[in-house]
Amino acid sequence: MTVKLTKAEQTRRTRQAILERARHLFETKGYAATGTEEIISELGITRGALYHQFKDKIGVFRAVIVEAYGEITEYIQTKVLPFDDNWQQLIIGCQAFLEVAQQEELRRLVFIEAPAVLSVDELAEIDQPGFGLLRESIQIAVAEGQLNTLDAEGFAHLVNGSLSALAAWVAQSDDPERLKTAQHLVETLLTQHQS
Amino acid sequence: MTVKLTKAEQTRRTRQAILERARHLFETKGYAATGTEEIISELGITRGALYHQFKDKIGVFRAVIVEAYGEITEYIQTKVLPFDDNWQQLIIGCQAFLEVAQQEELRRLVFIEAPAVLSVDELAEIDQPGFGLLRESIQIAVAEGQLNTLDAEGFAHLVNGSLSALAAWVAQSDDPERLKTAQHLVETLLTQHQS
DNA sequence: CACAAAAGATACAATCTGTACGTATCTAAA
DNA sequence: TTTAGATACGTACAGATTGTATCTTTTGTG
Repeated sequence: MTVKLTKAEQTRRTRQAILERARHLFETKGYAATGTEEIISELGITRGALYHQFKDKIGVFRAVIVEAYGEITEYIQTKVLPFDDNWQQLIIGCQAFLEVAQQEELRRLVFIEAPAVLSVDELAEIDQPGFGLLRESIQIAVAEGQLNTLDAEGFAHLVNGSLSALAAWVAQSDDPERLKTAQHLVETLLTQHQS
Repeated sequence: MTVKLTKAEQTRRTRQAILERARHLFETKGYAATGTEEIISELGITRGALYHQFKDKIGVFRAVIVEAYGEITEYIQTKVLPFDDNWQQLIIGCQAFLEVAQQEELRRLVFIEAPAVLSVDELAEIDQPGFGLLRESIQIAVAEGQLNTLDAEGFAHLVNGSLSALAAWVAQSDDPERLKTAQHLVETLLTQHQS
């Protein structure tokens, strides 16, 4: 006999289970190679349930991506929180990004799959909290006269791009020193633009 | 009556036609949304011909990507050639990259589709000539004592990431000044690391 | 208790990819 | 020149996969 569950609770559990399994598959096999059947098998439900909870396969993916981006932003936030100087926060935040981005599952989701599956606008919206953090910090640094750049917005993109590339570079090696090297490189990048 | 063609010539024409049409579709609709049927329709051949010339759909895509990467590298090469000073070549080369990357079709292929469809290793191999150019130039600059960095290889990745992000940033706006701003930002990035 | 609404199951239509096999044309050797 | 083989391509089909329409069951509520 099935245990009696409130509707809301039932929905919560189903979605949770789908997202967990889907995330693992998207991380390891990618979006295209993951079938909806594969997602729900072993969950004790059918594809019908999946399509009841999500509009389509992309809907599942979107939810997974929102979750992943959230984790990254959250990690950086906690690392940055102890510091009250914006300039320090900026450096620490960038270095923290390089740390989280060492999880290859996260990298694949965020840098490979998401851009291919979701539209640019949609992705920008999801990334807003994360990139927003970086941009604001840079703008403050410019306003405080700490950072010297022709264009704060553009520089934010430059730094963001550097971080993505460095994260991939660090990951493609098994040298444990690379992370520190990369972190040093970003710090240098920032301090070299210091007023 | 069909004109008599040599086998080699026939193959050349068929592959050429497929690649042209496929590239246009991959550029505008993306790899996943493009069907093999769609590629060959209007070409006067069937999918059988496509599967005879290419192992599979990915095979077609790979050929398109190799072509696209080649164009980018070639453009940069011609822009850089007139200069004989490595440091100048480095700066000019980076700025030239930002110019070619303004073609949104190229950007989609190279930054969005390719990473999602091809494996990391495969992509690295295709990108070798392009990224190799950048890396070598940076290594020379370090050797010449022009560039100051903790790790030449890592710095090359940092610059490469900056370029990708800036290219996307420039493109997402219709302000014609952004390209110049971005080019200025990379130049600053480099000169700030000058010894 | 009855009825509306939500969760989920089932069956099916519509695609799309890759492959097996058949056919015609070109090439090369005897 | 004849002929065997290779090559280019067409055709038909199997297999997989997504999304939807429809039905069933369970929960919430007046």
